[in-house]
Amino acid sequence: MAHTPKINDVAARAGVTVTTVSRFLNKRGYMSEATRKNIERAMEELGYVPNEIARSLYRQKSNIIGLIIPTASHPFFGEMTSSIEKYAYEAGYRILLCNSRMDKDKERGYIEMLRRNKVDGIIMASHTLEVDEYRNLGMSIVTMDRKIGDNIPYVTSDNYRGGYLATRHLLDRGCRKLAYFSGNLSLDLFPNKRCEAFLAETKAAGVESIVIQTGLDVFDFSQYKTIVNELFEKHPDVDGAFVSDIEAAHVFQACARLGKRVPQDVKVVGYDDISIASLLVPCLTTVHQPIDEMAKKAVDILLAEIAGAPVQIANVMPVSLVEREST
Amino acid sequence: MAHTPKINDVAARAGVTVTTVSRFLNKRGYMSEATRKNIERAMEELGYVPNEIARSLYRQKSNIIGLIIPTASHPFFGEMTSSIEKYAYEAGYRILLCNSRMDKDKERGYIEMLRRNKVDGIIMASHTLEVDEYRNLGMSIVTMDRKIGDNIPYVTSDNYRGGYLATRHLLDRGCRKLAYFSGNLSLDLFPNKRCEAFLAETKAAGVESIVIQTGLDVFDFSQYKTIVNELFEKHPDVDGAFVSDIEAAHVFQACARLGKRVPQDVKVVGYDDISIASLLVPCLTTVHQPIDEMAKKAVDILLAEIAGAPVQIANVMPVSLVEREST
DNA sequence: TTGTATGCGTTATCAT
DNA sequence: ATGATAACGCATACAA
Repeated sequence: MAHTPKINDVAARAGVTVTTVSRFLNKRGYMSEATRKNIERAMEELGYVPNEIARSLYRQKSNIIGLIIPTASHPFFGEMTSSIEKYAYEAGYRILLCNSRMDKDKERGYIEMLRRNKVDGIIMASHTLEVDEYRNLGMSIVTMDRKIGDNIPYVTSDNYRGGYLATRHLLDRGCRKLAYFSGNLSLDLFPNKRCEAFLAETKAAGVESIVIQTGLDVFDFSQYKTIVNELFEKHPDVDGAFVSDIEAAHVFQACARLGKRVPQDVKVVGYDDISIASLLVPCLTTVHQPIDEMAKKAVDILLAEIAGAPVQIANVMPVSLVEREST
Repeated sequence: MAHTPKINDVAARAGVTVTTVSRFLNKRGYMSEATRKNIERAMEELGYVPNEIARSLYRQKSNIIGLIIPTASHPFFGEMTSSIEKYAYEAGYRILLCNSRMDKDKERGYIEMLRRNKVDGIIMASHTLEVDEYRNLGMSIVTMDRKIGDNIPYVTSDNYRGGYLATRHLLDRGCRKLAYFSGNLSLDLFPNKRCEAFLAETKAAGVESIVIQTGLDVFDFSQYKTIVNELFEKHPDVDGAFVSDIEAAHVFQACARLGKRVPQDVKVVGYDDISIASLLVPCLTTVHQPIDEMAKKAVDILLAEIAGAPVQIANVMPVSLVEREST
């Protein structure tokens, strides 16, 4: 925090008092054209910029939003972060970024830190804590992909529908043995609904299904390799997989190693539709999640909450199946 | 900014004054065990957390670092952001995230915003402005991959060496016509040194070389598609490419469409070694850039600068060639 | 139309 | 060992 001129200096140089300068800054009330010019010139000459910390203290409002994600290194969260930042900035808010790395203590620490820093609200996209730990936070909050309370708004995609579309598609393409990778099923996240749909549809179709629980570490890609290899070792006859986009890349690799062709021998449907989905060879058929719209919705909802306006609690965004080359 | 108890409330409840509570908070001087207990209990009961905004105002120090990147949606910057945040947080600093999206005005706006918010320093990884615009910012700053002044520290990887390793490798593998994708060569970024090495080595080997300038929009992946297609249209006999990891994925796709096999017909070396490099089929041979170490270095340097300690201006991190399946 | 004085929550300097 | 008070930079009642 280098030494910078303050409102007082501007006032002195412009031959007025701080009040007038402040009114100029906040465009309140009227003032003579002459003083306006004077103030503008003084600011220019001094290179004055208002101190937002002082303003925040006075206004009891920081115009900062805390964003808690597992890690920005995961493309899904990277894309989401980028969009959230964009919409927040457009609305005059900045983003304080927190990577929980799926660590309970870190997440707790971040929440406390955000309270100390008086952020106006939190967008929570990392979920390692039990729901009751989020209660009585005394802050505006919106979650992504998880419901943590009846009054806390959440944004998610229509995971059941996505699971349905993906599974049906695989079935329609003639698959007879399907695999699904789930995250932690114990945490009651909305993405688990994909699994429900997967199970329901495979059962209805009388097709064998395999559900594999992956670990929590979304940022540890290396675990996927062993999981995928195990899958094909135990079930060499799997001919279809419904997994996240990143996992799909791993499935592609395993298939390549095992001499299985995609889509001829194994068909793969992803979920997310992050950029790399269309960058793989073959191009990945996947369930498109409207990441940018979800980000916008999360920001809109949070800002409404902050403003004390009523908000919709459930915000389930539509998904669609993007058919490409992997099926 | 919800209503929260302040130091006054704690003091009242503990039967002391704000001074004592403040001393407790900052662990300065001694106090009786009894009052210490009282204060602890009062804080506990009130759920008190100190207001960092007020602290920042008084201390003239925000403990916040501004990070300007093109976009977190690009995996390279996503990974870098994740690491930077990690090291900053460990040192007691938070990250205010700014995605410039390669927009001059946005970048300028962000710099001003960071000044207003009194961040203690800036890590600049987006470069759309001319170097003189960064002068007299009056803030601690460290750049990634670009030198903007003799006294402003920068962190980069050994791009020339990387370019050398990649080109030599391609040559050693027998390639006779090499393509290279460069970013904007006019901006004098360190990554341009890859191009220099590429040109020098191909020339020395008497091998034909093609340099293609891509646009500025690192986040607009779609442009790559047309560029790659054009390349193979004009030069069907290209048998080697040295490009960024993301571009490599596009090259793979083009090859697949054109029936060219990687690595038999076309060999590809990437640069960055982001996660997806090892997720492609075939696995990408690439120049490993130590992203995490670079992030750590950038944070360390910036904090030293903030502390007024002398810092090394040039910080060029070593690279290595990771041979995988694409060559 | 412009100025004076007070408070936002905290810390540090002086007292006691 | 603890208390009173003046900053930190700004914005707003209230005066003038």
